[in-house]
Amino acid sequence: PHPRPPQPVYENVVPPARRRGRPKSKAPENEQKIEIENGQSEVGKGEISQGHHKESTTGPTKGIKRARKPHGSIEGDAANNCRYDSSLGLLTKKFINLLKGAEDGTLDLNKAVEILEVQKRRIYDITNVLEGVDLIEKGLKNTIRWKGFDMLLPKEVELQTSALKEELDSSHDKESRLDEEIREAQEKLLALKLNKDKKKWLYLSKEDICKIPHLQVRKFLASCLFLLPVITKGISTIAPLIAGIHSYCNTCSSRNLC
Amino acid sequence: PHPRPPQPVYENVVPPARRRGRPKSKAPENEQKIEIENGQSEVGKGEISQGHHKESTTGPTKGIKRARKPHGSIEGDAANNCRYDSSLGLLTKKFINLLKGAEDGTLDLNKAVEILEVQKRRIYDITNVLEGVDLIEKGLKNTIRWKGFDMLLPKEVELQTSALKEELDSSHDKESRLDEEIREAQEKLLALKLNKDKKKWLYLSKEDICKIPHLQVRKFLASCLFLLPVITKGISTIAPLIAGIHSYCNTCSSRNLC
DNA sequence: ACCCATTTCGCGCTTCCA
DNA sequence: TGGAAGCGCGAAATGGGT
Repeated sequence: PHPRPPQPVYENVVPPARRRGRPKSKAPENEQKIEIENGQSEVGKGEISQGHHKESTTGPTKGIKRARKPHGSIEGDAANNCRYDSSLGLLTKKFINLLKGAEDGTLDLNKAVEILEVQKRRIYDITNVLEGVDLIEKGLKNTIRWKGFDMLLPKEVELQTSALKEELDSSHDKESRLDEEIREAQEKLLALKLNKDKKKWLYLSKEDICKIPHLQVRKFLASCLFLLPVITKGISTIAPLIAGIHSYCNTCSSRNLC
Repeated sequence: PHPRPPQPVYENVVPPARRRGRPKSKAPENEQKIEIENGQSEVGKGEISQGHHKESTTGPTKGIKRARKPHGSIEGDAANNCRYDSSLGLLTKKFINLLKGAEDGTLDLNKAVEILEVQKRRIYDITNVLEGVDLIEKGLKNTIRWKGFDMLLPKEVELQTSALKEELDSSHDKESRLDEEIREAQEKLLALKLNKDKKKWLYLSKEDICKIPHLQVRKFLASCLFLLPVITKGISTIAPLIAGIHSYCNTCSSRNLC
């Protein structure tokens, strides 16, 4: 299925039994260098305009991505600039995002490959590192699971934590506000009580009563001594009333009714 | 559906004189050297003999060929190297460890290269990903700094977070307890008020008063009509008192004192 | 223009699974 | 046992100095 572009056709094979690279190793005995000079041998490969079918997971996926970043790049404005955003760092972010998207924290790597439009190989680079840091866990076949709970982006934890702290604070002062209210309510209750107690003194004295002329009335009022605190209805203070009674008593007294 | 080219049998192919991967380039001009190491390249943990010359940084470092991963491998338990530990996942762990070691969280990548005995290239794989996840931050030249605080261990964050949540909870129900207290206090206040209102009806009627024999007393009591709600002192209900007054009135009445 | 740290990219081997 | 998954590895491209 996958056309695999022009495939250059190697014309050089290196004698087996040996690897290449590796200049500095410490075991120099027996190493040979073969220098190969190449002339032009152009790489076929022109442009790979393949409209990437989703096929092959591992194989070469897209060919290109960013347009060449020709030096000048007249337009050079928007954030499309080369190299920078093209890889791992950014890819990792995208990957993480994908991962956050999928609830149950499981992600299918092939899906990721499709969505992110990258070679599977790159995904492995990411998953390997993330696994090394225990943020991820390899699931069966082609999938990984997000471990390491929420704590992912420090930013997020920070946000979450500070949100929690804020709520705590608000709860705390809501609490103290309530404390205040309670205090006030109890104060009112006390004041009410005191008020009642004060009125206790607004009564007729024994002498006052004695000034009342008729015996029965005196007796009656005496029994009314129990009626101590008096509450008025419509009249804000009882003082005038008491005064009235005193006045009455005096009248009786002056008329010798006692 | 991955075609994956028929990979000829050749066991060692070297894209000769031409870059193999990287098809894109257009400038194949210069020559390249290919050093071939032959022999067995032993598994043993090559020494990093890079005693001098900075060369090492980028260049190929170790060459480790993994030992065969023999099927059975009786002991097959402990550190059976093979491919497994040779890479990224493990390397990442080691790297993180190094990072945790260095206080001030800064690590020199070249140091890491030496210590971990790996190619710089591998370190980049790690730093790129970690940076993508915001656990790391690139410092100037060859260094990175550990960001993302302690939160690395999910355990810790979890603990901190749950502690916070617990406090929040306790605050919340402390609050609701206070709410309850307030409610009760207000209830009491209301009850007190209602109580007062009820007592409003415990008064002597106009007729009651008219039954009182003597004019002055009648006048006096009439003026006392204002004293409507009556509060008792020591006596829980005023009913008996009212009854007493009625009784008194009746007595007067029966004696024709009216 | 050259140096070099960094990063891109993908070949080909290893390992897994049906 | 064959194909797919997984990934070591390093050449080469890139871009920032200077």
